[in-house]
Amino acid sequence: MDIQTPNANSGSTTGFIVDALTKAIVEHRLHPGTKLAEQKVADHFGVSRTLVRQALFQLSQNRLIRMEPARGAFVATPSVTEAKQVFAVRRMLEAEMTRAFIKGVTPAMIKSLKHHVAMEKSAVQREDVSGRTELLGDFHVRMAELMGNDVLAQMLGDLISRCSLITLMYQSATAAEHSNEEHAAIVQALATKNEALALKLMDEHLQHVEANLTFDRKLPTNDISMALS
Amino acid sequence: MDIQTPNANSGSTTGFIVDALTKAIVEHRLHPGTKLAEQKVADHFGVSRTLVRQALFQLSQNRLIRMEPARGAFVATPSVTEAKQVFAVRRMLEAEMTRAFIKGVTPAMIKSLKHHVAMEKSAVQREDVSGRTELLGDFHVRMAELMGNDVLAQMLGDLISRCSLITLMYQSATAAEHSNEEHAAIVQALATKNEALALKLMDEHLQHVEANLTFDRKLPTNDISMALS
DNA sequence: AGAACTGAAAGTGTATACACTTTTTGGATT
DNA sequence: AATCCAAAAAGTGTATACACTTTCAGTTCT
Repeated sequence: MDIQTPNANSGSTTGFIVDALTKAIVEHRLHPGTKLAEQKVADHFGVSRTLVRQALFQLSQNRLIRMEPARGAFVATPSVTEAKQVFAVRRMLEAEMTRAFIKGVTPAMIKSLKHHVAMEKSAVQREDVSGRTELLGDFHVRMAELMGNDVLAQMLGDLISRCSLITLMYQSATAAEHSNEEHAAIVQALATKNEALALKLMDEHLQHVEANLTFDRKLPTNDISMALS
Repeated sequence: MDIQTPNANSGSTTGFIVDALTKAIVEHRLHPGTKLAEQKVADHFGVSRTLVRQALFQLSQNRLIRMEPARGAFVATPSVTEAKQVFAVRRMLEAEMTRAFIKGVTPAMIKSLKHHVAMEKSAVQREDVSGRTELLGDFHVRMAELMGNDVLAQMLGDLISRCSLITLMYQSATAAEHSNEEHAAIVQALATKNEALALKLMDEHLQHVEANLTFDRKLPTNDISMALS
């Protein structure tokens, strides 16, 4: 069992910077709206602006930052309507995924999901905030992977990281525990091939996650070095 | 009514290059496997390698090209299994989209779709290969846009351009005409809010498109300037 | 005091330079 | 003739330089 790096980009230098910034944004050390000045970031990582620019471009395509021409890069501040749209797409995609999953389910797949849910539970119990948020999102990606559809898995991963700025940031401990229990219930429905139940549980689960969003606006950090520690 | 640029990237210089290369790849002037040497592309556009690199990075994230470390960028050669996965995701997403569309359908939306189908038909009739392939793909994106979900629209756009390398490249004139007729039938089902029929037609339509794929392997172009004309 | 200007400072956008890697080429060897 | 090797050519990866834009502070004017 290998520990999965955030995006498996860590091979190249640029990828390393992308991962580090992604982690900092998702873990809320860099607040929405914070400006990411190229030279400051470059100094922090000890590289030239060239590599930082590449990383920032990549992040802007992931919608984690927003780039304004001649003004620079800022940590994204996703709007409420965008968040709702992302969740609408997730509901669509995951409803169909659940149907397809049940059609081809095997005991091994169920076992793998159960194992994942157990890891989630452990992370929730030891209050590992960063770990639990990652694992809770990965549950859905794992389902796609188990179906053998990498394209679907990657697409769900993108969607999840895209709303992670919203969900993960504002997800409370009780909400996390709740999610974990819902995942367990979904796995149970999948195991018994109860399609109607699985669909209902999945839909409710996504609605709960969405309902738990709170749209507090926090102030930007201006000390990048500190945020990246 | 404004003509839509390929990806609306044309604002920046980099975006212009991305669009030009995307068009060349999708229209099959640059064959899968062709190497895109940075300096050659730069010379052709009259810019420095810096901008070309940015463009290539962006294209690699769209999966239109593949970048190998220290070896360069090559036009992507998507595998058959990847194509099947992309289509599986499209079927999932568009099935749910069709359901949602019918729930909120208005006469104006139907009118807009009918207009789109008419434009498709005209492109098919005058054998405008480049125009018809773009329009046929855009039908699905337009549905998402009409629903007011930009995230969904963009995601479908990505998926479609991702399999465009396969579908559009190998789609024959008769297949294009067929697609156009199926679109018209789908619109009709949507107009009468016949969900079951619309779902059936959409699913069959996507299966037809997928079935029409032929996996000839063409040889790479080595004259980039000529391909970009 | 507050609004409008001006010049310096900071920052982005693009080009170029240079180190290092891969590919090619032209023998030399078997 | 085919294989192997080495040096040159081509190409990628990163840093730096410089022009142009935005931002901001200090100053002047009303």
